[in-house]
Amino acid sequence: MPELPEVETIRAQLAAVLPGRRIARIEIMDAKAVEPDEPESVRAALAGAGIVDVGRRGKYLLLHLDTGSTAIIHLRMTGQLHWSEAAPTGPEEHRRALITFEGGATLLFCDLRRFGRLRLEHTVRTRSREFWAGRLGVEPLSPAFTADALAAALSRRSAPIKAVLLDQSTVAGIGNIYADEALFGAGVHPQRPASSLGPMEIARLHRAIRSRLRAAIAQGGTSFDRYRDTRGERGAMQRLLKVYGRAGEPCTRCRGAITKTRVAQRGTYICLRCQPRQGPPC
DNA sequence: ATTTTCCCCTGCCGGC
DNA sequence: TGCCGGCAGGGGAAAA
Repeated sequence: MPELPEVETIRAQLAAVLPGRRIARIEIMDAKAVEPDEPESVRAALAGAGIVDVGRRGKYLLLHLDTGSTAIIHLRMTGQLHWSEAAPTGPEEHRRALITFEGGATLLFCDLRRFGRLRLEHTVRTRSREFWAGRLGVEPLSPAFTADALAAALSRRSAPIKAVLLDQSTVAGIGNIYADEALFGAGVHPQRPASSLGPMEIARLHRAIRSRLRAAIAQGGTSFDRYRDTRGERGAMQRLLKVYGRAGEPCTRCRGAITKTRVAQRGTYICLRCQPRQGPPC
């Protein structure tokens, strides 16, 4: 499930090959993949457009075009982008859209679950802060994401801390895997009300979010399930995960058993000894 | 305003 | 063996 580190891995790979290329045409095999726009208008808008640069905001991948428009891609759970200097090399199944560049290179969008979306924003505003305001919160790896900023965001929320971390309007880019990993790293139980965390816990959580996301980017993301990069390669972060997907295994820190539960309607992995439900005594 | 629930979609897996 | 319910989960809409 592509979260920030996986989308960032894809962004970096595409940023190395796409700028300066010009789109020849796009073939849309699944009309749902380009909602809410009509496939015909998407085809017309993309044909002939040049790629200026490749950006990312939260889990959104941004292809900035020289027409002023931006192609916004969200892979959701099972979306994949396969790059090839020639004809597509990705899987034959679940193909949703195919972008062909002048010269013959291709970018293939595959998506088993059909939740992923490609849409066009016909303005340059996607580069601006205002466009995302209210929908996406701070970038966790940006200088703006400080412990104080996290504390301010958590102070007015009574929902479980894990639900708040998954809320993209608070911090952008954290999904189920890295929420569990960050909370374990901080020693915080996911069910704790966000506003109940103390300054020390918030500081640990802030540090854990950044370090886990950075480690995951360095590993090329987590391929726990279907995630693949633009070359079809798996990430390596899954072997470094401390709790996610490890129910029944011993905790690396205390040797106690990792348990699986349900928080905010999501499968949730915790070490009850390292992440006490009650929090610190004071 | 905030929080929770439901829904979308397909493949996989355990139970009977 | 085969059917079936449940689960997986990002995000947006709807409901509470």
